[in-house]
Amino acid sequence: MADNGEDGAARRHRPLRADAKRNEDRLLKAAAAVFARDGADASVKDVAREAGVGVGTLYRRFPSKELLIEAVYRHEVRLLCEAAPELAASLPPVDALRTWMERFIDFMAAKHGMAGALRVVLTDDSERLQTRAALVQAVERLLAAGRSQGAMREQAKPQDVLMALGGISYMAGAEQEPGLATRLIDLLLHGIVTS
Amino acid sequence: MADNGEDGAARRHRPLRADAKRNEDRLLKAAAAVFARDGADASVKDVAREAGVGVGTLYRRFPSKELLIEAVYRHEVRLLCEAAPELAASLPPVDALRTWMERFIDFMAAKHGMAGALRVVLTDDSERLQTRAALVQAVERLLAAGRSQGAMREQAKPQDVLMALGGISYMAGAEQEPGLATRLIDLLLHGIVTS
DNA sequence: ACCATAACCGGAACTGGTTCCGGTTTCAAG
DNA sequence: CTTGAAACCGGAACCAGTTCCGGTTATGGT
Repeated sequence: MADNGEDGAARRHRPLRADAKRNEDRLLKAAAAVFARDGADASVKDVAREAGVGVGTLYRRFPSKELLIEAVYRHEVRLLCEAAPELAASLPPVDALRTWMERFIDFMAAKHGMAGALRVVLTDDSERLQTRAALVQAVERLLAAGRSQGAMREQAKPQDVLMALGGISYMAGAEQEPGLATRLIDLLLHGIVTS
Repeated sequence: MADNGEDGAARRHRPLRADAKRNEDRLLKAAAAVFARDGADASVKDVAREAGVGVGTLYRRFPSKELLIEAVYRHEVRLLCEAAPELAASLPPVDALRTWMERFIDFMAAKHGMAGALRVVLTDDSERLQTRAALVQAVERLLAAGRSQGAMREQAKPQDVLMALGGISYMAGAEQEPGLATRLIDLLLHGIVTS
């Protein structure tokens, strides 16, 4: 939490001015607290107030609310990604992929309003967003395990699978019926495995 | 265009007052014009001004921007749905389904900001929204054709397929890369057909 | 130590969706 | 024709995200 300093909000070419760095840290801490309390649909003004800075300061550091959300949850997403190799090693490929997908969807569902942020993360390909790369890598790992056993089709690109997961999160987030996400994952999985 | 009077914005139990009906017609015409000119992300205030009414009037008739969009495009969506039986009759089931899906995605892509409206339409199950029922029926028709030849799996429910299409529209709408939608449709199709 | 300036700060202001409410109009019953 | 009230009208007000800009401050060169 509050990040290890190694990547506050993507490395810059020149280091941040001292006051700027301090405010960035405050903002991340405040955002984590406010989102945990009110959900990710809390207002950015609340976050700024909690951090004791103006909204202008928040926006200079995080150009949109989605990118702030991305920064706050970067660490958790990273953990999710790091679980992929273990799953790939301990389960049959299809089960590993399904399990990981379910965890992914559960994570998205847990934070309200996360799906919109995810779309930005998956779409905006500025190199700063290591989160995207980490996700792609995690899926690639799971797909590779399947391909190596001839269990998954070559046409299934990790980027596409991620996009599909993003779409599922978005749609499932609006529906109360809990089974939807599971059924859509089944559909997607069936589209990935070899026939 | 401007609807045939048979369903201005979902039938009510008591008919509309004369002035209300007039304003509803004006609003639909204005919305169609403004959306055609500025895309579906035009502001509702513009629509209200163009119609010569206040935003309050607009909101009494269309409780959210999404529902206004739904009303404006209801007719076009209906036409899309009506094409399903013809496709099912003239093409092999899988080709028919793919063709219809591509048309669907193209339609969604043509109107900017349509995916959000679609989510509301697919999610909100008040009976008023015949659009949802029409879409489900169209997909069901295509799936039934496939099932009858043993070409498609029983597990693929029309509602789920629609939700998946909605997710694809949403994600593809953000990405510039044009191939994405097509690849996701392939993935989905492959999840539907029997292996 | 001083200064020039680039970087930063905060909040007022703007835009867009949505709600609220005081005043008006239609309509049907008497 | 009168009249009471349900339905309707418009826009002011509200809240969200985002942008802008006049004033401030840290920092590297002298």
